Amino acid sequence: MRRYDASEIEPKWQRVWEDEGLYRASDDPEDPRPRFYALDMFSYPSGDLHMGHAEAFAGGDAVARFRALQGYNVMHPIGWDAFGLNAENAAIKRQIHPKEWTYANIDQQAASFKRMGMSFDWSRMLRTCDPEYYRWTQWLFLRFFERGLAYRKNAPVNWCPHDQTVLANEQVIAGACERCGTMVERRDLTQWFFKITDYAQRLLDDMETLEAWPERVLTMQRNWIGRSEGARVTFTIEETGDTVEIFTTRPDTLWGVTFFVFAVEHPLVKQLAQLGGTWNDIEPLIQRVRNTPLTFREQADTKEGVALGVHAVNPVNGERIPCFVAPYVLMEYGTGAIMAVPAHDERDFGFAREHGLPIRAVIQPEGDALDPDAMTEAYPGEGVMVNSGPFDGEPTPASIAKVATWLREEGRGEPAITFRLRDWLLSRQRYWGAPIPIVHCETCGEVAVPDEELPVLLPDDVDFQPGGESPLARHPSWSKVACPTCGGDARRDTDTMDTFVDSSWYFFRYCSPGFEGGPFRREDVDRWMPANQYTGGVEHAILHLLYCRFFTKALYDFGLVGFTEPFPRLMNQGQVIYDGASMSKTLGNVVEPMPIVERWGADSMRLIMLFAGPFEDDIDWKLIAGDPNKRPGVTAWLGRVFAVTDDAVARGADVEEPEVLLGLTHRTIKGVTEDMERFRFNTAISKLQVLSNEMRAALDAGAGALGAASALAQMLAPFAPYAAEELWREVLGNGSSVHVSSWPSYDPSLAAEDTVTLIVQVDGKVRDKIEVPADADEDVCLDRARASEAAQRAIGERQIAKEIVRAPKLVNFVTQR
RNA sequence: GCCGGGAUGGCGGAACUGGCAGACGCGCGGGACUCAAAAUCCCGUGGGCUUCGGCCCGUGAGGGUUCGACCCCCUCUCCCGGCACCA
Repeated sequence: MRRYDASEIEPKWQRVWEDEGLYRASDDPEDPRPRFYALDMFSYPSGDLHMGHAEAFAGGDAVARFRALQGYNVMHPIGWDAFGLNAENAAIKRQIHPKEWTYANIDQQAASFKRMGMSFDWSRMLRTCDPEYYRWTQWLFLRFFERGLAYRKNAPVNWCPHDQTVLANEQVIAGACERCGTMVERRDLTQWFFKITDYAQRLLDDMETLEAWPERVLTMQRNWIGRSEGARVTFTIEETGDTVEIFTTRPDTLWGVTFFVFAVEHPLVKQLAQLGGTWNDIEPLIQRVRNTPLTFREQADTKEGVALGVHAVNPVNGERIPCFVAPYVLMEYGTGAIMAVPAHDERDFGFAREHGLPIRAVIQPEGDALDPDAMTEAYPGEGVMVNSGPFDGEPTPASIAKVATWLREEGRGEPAITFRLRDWLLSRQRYWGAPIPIVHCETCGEVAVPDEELPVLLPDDVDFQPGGESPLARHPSWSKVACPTCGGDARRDTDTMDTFVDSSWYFFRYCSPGFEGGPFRREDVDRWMPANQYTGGVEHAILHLLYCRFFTKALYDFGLVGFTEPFPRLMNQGQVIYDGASMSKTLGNVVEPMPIVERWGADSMRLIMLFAGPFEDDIDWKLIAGDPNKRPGVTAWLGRVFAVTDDAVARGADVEEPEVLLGLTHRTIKGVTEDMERFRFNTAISKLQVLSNEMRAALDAGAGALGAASALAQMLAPFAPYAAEELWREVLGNGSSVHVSSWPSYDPSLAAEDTVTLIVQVDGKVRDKIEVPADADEDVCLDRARASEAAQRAIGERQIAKEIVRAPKLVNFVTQR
C-alpha cells in the first residue's frame, strides 16, 4: 500500500524538473503551438514569500500549467521588483547595504518559489536593480524626456520628516507617511514628473476594451482619472482688470453666482489682497494652509475664508461680486479659483450663510419655488433655469451643454473637461533606485545622458542614511561629470526613480531576456504580447496598472510597440487575511506559508489556497485553517487519491470500468475544463474530489478505474504538480512528465447522462423525483408525472388548471384555486 | 455624499441561462480499528414536527413579477472596497 508523503516526493521531482528544463518557453517563431503569456505580478523582495504570494502564484501557476497541458507554448516568467524605499528602509534598520539585503531576499524567495513547484521559465528571470535592467529603465526615461513627457517643475510635495523623502499622494494615509506613520509636511521642491495627464482621456477611453477586467478595478481607475465635464469661464477683477479663469460643471448656474473664491496658493492673491487692504488678515491664513500636509486639507473648515476686498465681474450678467480666499478651494484642481453659487452648491451655501452673503436661486425644481431666505440647504438637483436671462425656462441638466456652447460663441468661456488625475511625480530623494540619467549643466541646462553611456550606475559606496538631500548628492565624486553637450563642468541629477517606473515595463523585458540592443526586441514583443493573462493583487488596481497602461500607450506613440493595452485580461486574487484584518507584524497575526509547505507539502499549500473559495475572494485564514498540527483536509484527500490510484493500477486494465464512472470521468473533464477557463479553481477541485470518491466506490464494488485514474492525475497537475507527477510516472508508470502530457479530452456522448431526474412539482413545490431517459420528450415526462402517486396525493381533489412541462427536467401541475 | 461589490447551515463555500437550495470540504456527533493516541475507514449532520409514509419552515428584512425566485424588479438594513472640500 503506497502512502502519500509530500516530503519524500516533492524534493525529488523538483530536481527532475530542473534537470529536464520542463518550463522553458519556446522563442522559435516556427513553433506551431499558439502562444500563451501567463504573467504574474512580479515579487517585491521584502523577506521570504508571504501568504499573498502563496495565493497569487498558486492561481497563476495553475493557469500556466493548464494552458501548457492544453498544448500552448506557455511563457510563465518571474522577476523581482527590487528597488525602492521598502528595501532601503529595511536594510537601514538592519545596518546592512540595501543591495545585500535585496539580493539575499531574492535568493530566498527564488528558493521558496522552486520549493513551491512554480512552473517558471527561470531563463527569463529579471531583477529591476540589476544594471542590465535599469539601463533600459533609464533609456526609456530618456525617450519620455526627449518628447517633453518627462519634465521638471517646482511643486509642493509631501515630505516625510522621518524618512527624509518626498512621498507620492497615495503614500500618505490620513496625513501620515504610509511607511512610518509620521505626520507629513509640505515642501516645495523641483521634481521630475511624467506627463500622464496627456493620456487621461485615452486611459479612460481604452478601458472600454478591457472587458475581462474586474468591474471594481475599472471603477477605481475611472474614479482616479476623475473626468468632469463643464465649462471654463472668464471672470474679470473689477479693480485691476485681471482676468481669472474658473472651471465649473454647472455653467447653467452662472446667473446664481454671488461671490468668488480663490485658493490660497493662487498667484493673484497677494497682489489683490494688498490692493484690497486685507493682506494682514490673509497672510496668516496662507501660512497656516501652506504648513498643512497636502492630503490633510480635507480636515479644513469649509466655512473658513477671508474677504479680499476686491470684486469680480460675472461675464454673463456684468454683476459685481465680492472675492474671498478660502482653504476649501484647491489650487491643484481646476484653475484654483471658483465661482460660488450658494443656492445650488452645498459648500457655497454653508460659506454664504457663515459670511452673510446673498443667495439667489436660478434652478427651479419642478412644482416648487425655492425661497432663498427659507432654504436650509443647497438644491443641487435638476429643474428649470430661472432668473437666467436668455436661458429662462431651459430644463437642466440638458441646458449645461447649451450654456457652455453659448459661452464660447459669446467669447466669455468655453466647454471644458477637467481631470482629477495629476502628473506622476517620479523622482525620489533616496538611494535605492535607478539614477535619473540627466546631467545639469549651467550653460546647456538639462542634458540627457547619451544612450551609449547608459546605464548610469548606482554607486555602492554611498551613505544611504536619509538626511534631507539625495544620498547620491553626498557622494564625493559621483555627481561630478562633464556636460555631454559642451564638455564643461556639470552635475548629475542625484534623484532616483520611483519604483513604479521600474515595474511599468518589466513584462516587455521578459519577452527578450538578455537583449542588449534595447529594452526589448520588437518581434519578440509582437509575438508574446499583449499578455494573455495578468494575475496579481487588487492593491495594484490603480497605480501599477495605470502606469503600465500609460507606458504602453507612450511606447506605442514612440513606435516601439504595436498595441496600446498590455493586459486585456486581468485576474485579481483576494487577500489572505486573519480574523477579518490584514496580516501584519503589528497585529502579530502573520501566518507564514513556507513552514506549512515544509510540514504538509507545497501541493497541500496550493490546494488550501485554491480550494478555499473563489480566487478573487479574500481568504480568512482563521476561518479556513483548522488546528495547525492536524493534517489539512486537502492533504488527506491527496492521500485518498494515492490509495485509489494505487488500487486502480492493482485492479488492472482488464477489469472494466462501470458505466457511471466512465460517464462521470467525461463529465468531470468537461466541467473542470470550463472551470479552469473561468478561474473557478475551487469548484474544479471539488469536481476532482467527486471523481475520486466515485473511483473508490467502483473499486470497492470490484470494478476497474484505470481510465479515471489517468485523467485524474492529468487534471490534478495544475493544482498539485508534485502529487500529479508522482501518480503519473511512478504509480501509473508513464515514461515522461505529466506536465508535458496533455489535458484530457472528453467525449460528449459519454459525458451525457443516460437518465435524468424529472422533478414533479405541484403548485411549485417538489412532490416527487422520477428517473427518466435523458431524451424523454414532453409527452413521456407528462405521462410519468401524472402517474406519480406522490403528485396525485398532493393534488388531491383539486382541478389541474395548467401543466408546465420542461422536458426532461421538470413538470409542474398548477391547481385551481 | 458618490461609485463598485456583497449578505446562503456551526465554518469555507456550491447551485453557470428563473426549475431538486446547501455540491465538495472543514467542523461536530456516533461507530470500527487500537492498551491508548495519531492516522485510516464507515454512518449521520439546515431548523421544526412526525403516525417514520411524510409534512411545514428556510438563501439579510419587507414587498412585487412568475406556474415556479438565492437568481429578475422596488424599498430598506448591514458589511467590504474605492473616491471625496474635485467646484
